[in-house]
Amino acid sequence: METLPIGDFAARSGVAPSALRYYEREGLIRSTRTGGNQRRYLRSELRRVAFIKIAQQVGVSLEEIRDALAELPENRTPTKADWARLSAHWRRKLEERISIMERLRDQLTGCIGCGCLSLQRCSLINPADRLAARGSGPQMIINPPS
Amino acid sequence: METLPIGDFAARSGVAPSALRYYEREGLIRSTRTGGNQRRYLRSELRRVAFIKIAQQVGVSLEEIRDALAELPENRTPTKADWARLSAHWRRKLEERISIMERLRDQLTGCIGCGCLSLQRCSLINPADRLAARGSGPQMIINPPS
DNA sequence: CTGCAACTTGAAGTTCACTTCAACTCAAGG
DNA sequence: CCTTGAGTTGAAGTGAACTTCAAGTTGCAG
Repeated sequence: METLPIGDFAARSGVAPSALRYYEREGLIRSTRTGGNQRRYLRSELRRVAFIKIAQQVGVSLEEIRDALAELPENRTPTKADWARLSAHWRRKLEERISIMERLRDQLTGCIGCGCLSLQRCSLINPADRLAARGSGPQMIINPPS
Repeated sequence: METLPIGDFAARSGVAPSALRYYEREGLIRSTRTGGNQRRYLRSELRRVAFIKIAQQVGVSLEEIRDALAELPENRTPTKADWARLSAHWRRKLEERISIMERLRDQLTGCIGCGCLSLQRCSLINPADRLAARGSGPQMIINPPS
């Protein structure tokens, strides 16, 4: 089957070789090796990288992305249906994020009106459903409630 | 004027004392000191922290937040009007993010239909307007086009 | 006035998502 | 065959946004 060396794969996916090696170490993508131990990527891996990039834009951590990708079949190249199932799942996540941000927007509008921006009164800061950041380290936008 | 020690301020703002000290070092908030060098916060600083938390949820870096906060008056406690101006500005940013995510959602829906998720063809991955991640380090959601 | 929780500092540690580096090996065109 | 660009590894570095630690100081209740 036709495969790509890491440089070509990086060019086609728009992800640096170093990042691809990192993804592989972290179990997000796979590659086969030549006799001389060089990576060769199946074209179908491009879809994985595409998925990773989309999920990242939605603010999902690599760990979560890995877990999601783990649902794809291991023994065969994923079909359109496999991808469609995964995509549908993430579209729902994306919609959740959108509605959270819309709520944020509406409430910010309200706060502009009243000029409050008060931690005590304003639902923007302490909404019933916690969208506050949890844990340490750099925060992804609207940390997904686990 | 009535002020709060760091512990109380942390409790009221929902931000850890260590984070508050960090924000101060980074020039995002201010405090006065007691004779014994302990921090005392004005209640009006709570609004700053509220603003910081909201902006972070929208995916803005502390550096950008600091720049935004720098527009508030230094010599007096910000008025409602000061805050309203700032909030209106950030509401626009928030709306931008929302529309980007909506576009993402619509295109992902399309991709589910066609099952492509192809890097080459799919506008999700390489949209004309770069919303791809730039630079290194952990990526904020939908890195704001500078 | 004492005791103890709450505070102070600077320095070092943490996590994520990578990148960079050094030293080395492989693959392919001339 | 030889050169050269592309690839390999592990280890260390980066930047954001904090947290943790150690060693010492302050403020207030009793």
